[in-house]
Amino acid sequence: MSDPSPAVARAGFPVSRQVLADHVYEALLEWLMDGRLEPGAAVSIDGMARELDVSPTPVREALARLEHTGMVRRVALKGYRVAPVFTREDFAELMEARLSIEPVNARLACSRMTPEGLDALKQAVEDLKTAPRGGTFAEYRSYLEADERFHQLIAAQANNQFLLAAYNTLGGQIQRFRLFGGVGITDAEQAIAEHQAVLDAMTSGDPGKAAEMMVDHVEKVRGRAMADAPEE
Amino acid sequence: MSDPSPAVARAGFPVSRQVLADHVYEALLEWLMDGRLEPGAAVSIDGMARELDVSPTPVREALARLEHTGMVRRVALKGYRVAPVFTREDFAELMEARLSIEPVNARLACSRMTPEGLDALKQAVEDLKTAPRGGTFAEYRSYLEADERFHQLIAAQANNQFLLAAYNTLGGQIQRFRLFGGVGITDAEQAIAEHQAVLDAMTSGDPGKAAEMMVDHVEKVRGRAMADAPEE
DNA sequence: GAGCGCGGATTCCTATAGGATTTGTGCATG
DNA sequence: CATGCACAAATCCTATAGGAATCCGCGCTC
Repeated sequence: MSDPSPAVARAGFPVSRQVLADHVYEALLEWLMDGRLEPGAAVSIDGMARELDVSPTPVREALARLEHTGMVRRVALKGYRVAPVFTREDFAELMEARLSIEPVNARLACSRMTPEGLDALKQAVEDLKTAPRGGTFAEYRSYLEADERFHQLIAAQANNQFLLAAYNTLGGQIQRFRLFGGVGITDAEQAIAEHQAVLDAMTSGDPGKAAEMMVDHVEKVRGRAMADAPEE
Repeated sequence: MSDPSPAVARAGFPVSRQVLADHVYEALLEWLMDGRLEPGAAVSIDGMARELDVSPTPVREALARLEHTGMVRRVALKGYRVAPVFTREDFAELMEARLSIEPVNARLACSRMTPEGLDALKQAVEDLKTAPRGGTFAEYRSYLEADERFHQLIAAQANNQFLLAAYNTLGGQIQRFRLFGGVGITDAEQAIAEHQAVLDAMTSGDPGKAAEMMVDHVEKVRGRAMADAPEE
């Protein structure tokens, strides 16, 4: 225990209501999303416990939750591993799933959009445009974050807990692919334009158009990624 | 430890490769699906450990996995509870999500169907027709099981790991609703006919028709449930 | 009678210990 | 050289202990 204030924020305000397992979960998730843990790497329970200076118990609990997201995989008595790199087929399946869910989200989000939601979407697209796109991860990290946020916001605005949960499961995988898909950010201009097209449809309140633009976007993402990384 | 052979099947064959947490997970899932744990009921970690005669550690791990399925909910420092009863709005959202995902699954499953898969589907519909539909849960349990199996098989035949995962998350909720939706099995004849229609489209190899019939089925399920339980 | 404070019991949470299993290494053998 | 085996280290898995938080019933006060 190095942290002297486990659950108490300033002035005795227990606003946190978080236990160690929650912190471990978030730390691991961040490491996975950041690429600090590479695909296929072993995630030792005891090792992580030492690393984070906690006991193995909360680490075990956090990993059990993570397993269900597909970010890590478990083999009984052998431990956890970061999910392996996407194959070409995995990627195709992921895009197929996105094409099934995201246009529906876009359609619903458009018809149920709140002014605050629309503002947040505009902000996300704005962040995409202004984000640095350098070669190192630290540079284009904010770009990836804004990309993910755009799609996440649409899923949230669809106002359906089950569709949101379904998207979130995909979202983690999408983010993972963005990191380890091999290519950096080579299609920013086109991707931004496609995001803008979705946003425009949302702004004009045309659900059908929003769905159509989302289909267009995902299909083009698929096309570009398939062209960029043709090797198996 | 009452079980003398934890992971060793006959003749020293460790085929099981299951640890205690896996068994606890399955036991809890079965209890949830069976309705033995009612919505809103507290699921005490220590209590479950006593009940199953294991230590709290594997129970904690199993519950952490279950939380992500939406079957139980956790509040830090307060414990787990079975997810509350579906409200009318929850149900509407669930059906909206099904309408987004299941027709896609049906379409893909139809175009990728294997002979074995088709046989399994036929068996499921056959089981639906012959299952007893008495008033007690023990009686119509096999009916619910066959219903769930039919949809699950289609999701599996769609041959897309992400869509399957998305459906499985829904599937648990659907099953939970079937149990606690208030009404018993009052629509068996119509539901069976709708399932048969989907199966027929699959057999004839018409993906568009399969998707259409699935839309029809889910919409009618929604209609009947909304009519049966109009009270909020 | 209603509201409030205060133990006691219950439960959650984390750490630790030790048994069981897997993994890696070195050495002997064919 | 390849193969198999023994042994050691690392890791997973489960049980247990004890601190911390929550819940519950009781008595007190207003």
